[in-house]
Amino acid sequence: MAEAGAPTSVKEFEERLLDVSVALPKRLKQCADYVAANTDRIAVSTVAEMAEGAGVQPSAFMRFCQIMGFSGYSEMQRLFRESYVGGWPDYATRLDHLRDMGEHSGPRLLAEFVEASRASLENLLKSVDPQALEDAVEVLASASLVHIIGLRRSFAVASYIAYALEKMRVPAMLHGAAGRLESVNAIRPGDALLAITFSPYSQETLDLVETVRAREVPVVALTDAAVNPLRKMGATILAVSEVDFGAFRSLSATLCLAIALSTAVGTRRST
Amino acid sequence: MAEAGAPTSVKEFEERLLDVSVALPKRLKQCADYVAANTDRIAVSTVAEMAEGAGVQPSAFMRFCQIMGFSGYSEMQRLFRESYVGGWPDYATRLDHLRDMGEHSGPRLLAEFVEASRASLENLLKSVDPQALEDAVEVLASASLVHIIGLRRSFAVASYIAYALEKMRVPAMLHGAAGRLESVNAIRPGDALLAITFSPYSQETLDLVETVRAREVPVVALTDAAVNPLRKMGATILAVSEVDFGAFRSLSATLCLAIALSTAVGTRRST
DNA sequence: CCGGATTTGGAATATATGTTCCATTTTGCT
DNA sequence: AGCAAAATGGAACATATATTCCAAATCCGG
Repeated sequence: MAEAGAPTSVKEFEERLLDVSVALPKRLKQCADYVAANTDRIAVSTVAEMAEGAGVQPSAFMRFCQIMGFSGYSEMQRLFRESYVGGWPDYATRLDHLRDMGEHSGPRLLAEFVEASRASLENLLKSVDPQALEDAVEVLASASLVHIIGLRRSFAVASYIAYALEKMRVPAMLHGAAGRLESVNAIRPGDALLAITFSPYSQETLDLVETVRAREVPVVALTDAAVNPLRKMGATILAVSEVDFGAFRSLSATLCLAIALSTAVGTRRST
Repeated sequence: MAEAGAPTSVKEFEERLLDVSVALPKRLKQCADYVAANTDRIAVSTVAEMAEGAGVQPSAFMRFCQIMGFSGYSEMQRLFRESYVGGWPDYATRLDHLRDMGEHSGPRLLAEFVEASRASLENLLKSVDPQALEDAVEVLASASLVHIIGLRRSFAVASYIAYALEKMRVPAMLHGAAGRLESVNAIRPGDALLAITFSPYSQETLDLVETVRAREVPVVALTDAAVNPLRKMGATILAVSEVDFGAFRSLSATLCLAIALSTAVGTRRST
């Protein structure tokens, strides 16, 4: 019957499936075959659906789950559901917890942030629309001057982009750096604006985007995936969903996108 | 409230989400934002899980589904389960896919930088000496004022740390921000300096460290692993080896360490 | 072809999950 | 400040789904 340990990864699951299915009675073999061909459906289907697909009774499918080493279908399904969301247990709350627990040692926090950053990076590939990225590169590369705005928590990103563009000889101007100086009038037709803002969105940034849009200047926005005002303003949206808690945001994914964008603009321009 | 037709595709769903979420009360807005950032989870999560993720009650999330035009969560979930097709490609496949795009396209570069960042993060835990990190936290937390210096490519990191410390009410001062203004005299006994610099090290930063060390002010340095002048100056070294890609350094690992450090200092101080 | 062991189908049951309702709180208005 | 309308939380309820159980069917070695 079912051996001790249940598979803990999709890979293990598939190995076990092979092992097990050499000597299986008719109905259970049907289950094994159907599962092998439709592994991914497990995450979103009910036992009844899987059973029907395999052409067996739910109870037969149930037995199949147990032979695979799980206690039942639910446990088996959990494996696939978790692997689907790329497993990012809620880091925000986990970090909050850490704070409450008095577990403040530097190394411990570092480990948590590394994990959170890794998750954010994986997520980055999902949340950024490749087409939007191409568009953004096109818009920025063909601008005669790139204006960059990012305040508060986003200032770090803005300033890094400004640095990178400068290094690549792309004409760029960082706004909001010098003592809250407004430089709206420096933005002229033929230019483009790169706005960086995350919830809670700073009003100054939103205002600038609006003003600039009214003048038909194209806007690229580096922002979060949440429904935010920028979406309504006709900007090219590059969405990053980053783990953040309280005042903090592990900017790793954002920075990564920022550099990719800058580099792409730089190379596009010089060719 | 809910208008007639429910969305029949993910695209329609997203449009509706935007329409709807302009005027939404607090809790429902939370739902909308969480859903926008985690659309793919709907297929494999229960209302309870979604509600928890959004930080609301299940009943609130239920209302959200109805506002979106569905009869309830089950109906909304069906939409995503059906469009789940063969499951989204996992991280590795996604990366490969992006890589296959044109040589210098934005998505291609993004894939490369994500890979570089991921590698850097993995190194980070190895390259940072836990003891040094603890020491650094101690030094910064017990300083009456934390001075931060980081120029050129390191300025982004410096400004982010300054922002984070400020948010946590740790007295901090960012040097070099306002028009190359020197503020050496602001550094007094009892303070500490946090210097951020990577090869090629900027002379101004090195000079400042030297000056300050002469006055017995402790220095924490966020720098690369290479043998560098700072090691000779009796600073507490936090080494980050960032994987370079082309001319640019993905700052992901550095930022990650920066945040962990800031958070640790902030919490240490407040206890 | 017989008898024991194995496998199967389907109904009965237990559990998890979705959904609704209403008392309480918050918001917005005059 | 006082009121009405809207929003919210949480418990009660309904439904869907997983799981178990056992009698009937099937298989297999003599």
